[in-house]
Amino acid sequence: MGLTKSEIFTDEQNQLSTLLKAIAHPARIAILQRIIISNTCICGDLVGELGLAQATISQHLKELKTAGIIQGTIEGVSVCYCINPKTWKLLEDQLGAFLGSYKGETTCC
Amino acid sequence: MGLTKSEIFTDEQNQLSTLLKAIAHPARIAILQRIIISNTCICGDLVGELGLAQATISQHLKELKTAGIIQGTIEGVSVCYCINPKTWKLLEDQLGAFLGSYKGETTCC
DNA sequence: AAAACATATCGTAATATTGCGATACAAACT
DNA sequence: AGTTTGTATCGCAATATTACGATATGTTTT
Repeated sequence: MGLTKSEIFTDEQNQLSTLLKAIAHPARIAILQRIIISNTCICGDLVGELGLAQATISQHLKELKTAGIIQGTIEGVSVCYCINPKTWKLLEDQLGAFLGSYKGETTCC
Repeated sequence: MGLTKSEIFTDEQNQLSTLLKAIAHPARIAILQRIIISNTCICGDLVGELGLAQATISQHLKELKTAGIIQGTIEGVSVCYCINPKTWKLLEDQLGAFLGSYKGETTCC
């Protein structure tokens, strides 16, 4: 056992959970915030700014890249990462629809 | 190691990632959708509707409850779960601020 | 009190995640 | 060619997650 039974869920549910999982880590949130703030695509100076080892940062970047949330291009010696606008919009839309489907009125429990 | 170094991140980053983690599973997304649709708080008929064992559903409900996303009150024999409006709003706000901080224009990579 | 029902918890197995040192790669200088 | 620099990958250890059967708990109904 120990493995998510994705067959029994809809594609939308699986896709959304995959995107959320990619973002659901403080280091990856921090990384994304850095990328957004320095709109001049930053690269591996994250290693200095966050308190994590280079291997760890690289791994987090890879996960964000695999999920399609960021994209990277080789920029000389270093690598330039930035947000993938398409996926970001997809996430905003899917999540907006999900969160917005709850209209808080009905007092129940 | 294998344990998240939450000390090096801000409270906001940790809080958001905790909430996201709670939601980042297809079963829990499905559970939340059911709860939202049947605004008459559903309980354990989830077990019939999703293809997961009772123990598994109960565990997912517990995780959502621990994260503060849902709340449950004993309703006779069964338990009535519903969204916790406060946490839901918090999630909407925090996530909106985070996702909205990226204005997709700047073409970079 | 006993039976029936709904949930929760325990224990366990399989798998995934997190973090890092060590090492491999690749591009740009000297 | 060799060195430096930035990044990726490998291998590992510690911990977390997912799923479920079995069992416990608690609340109604008989």
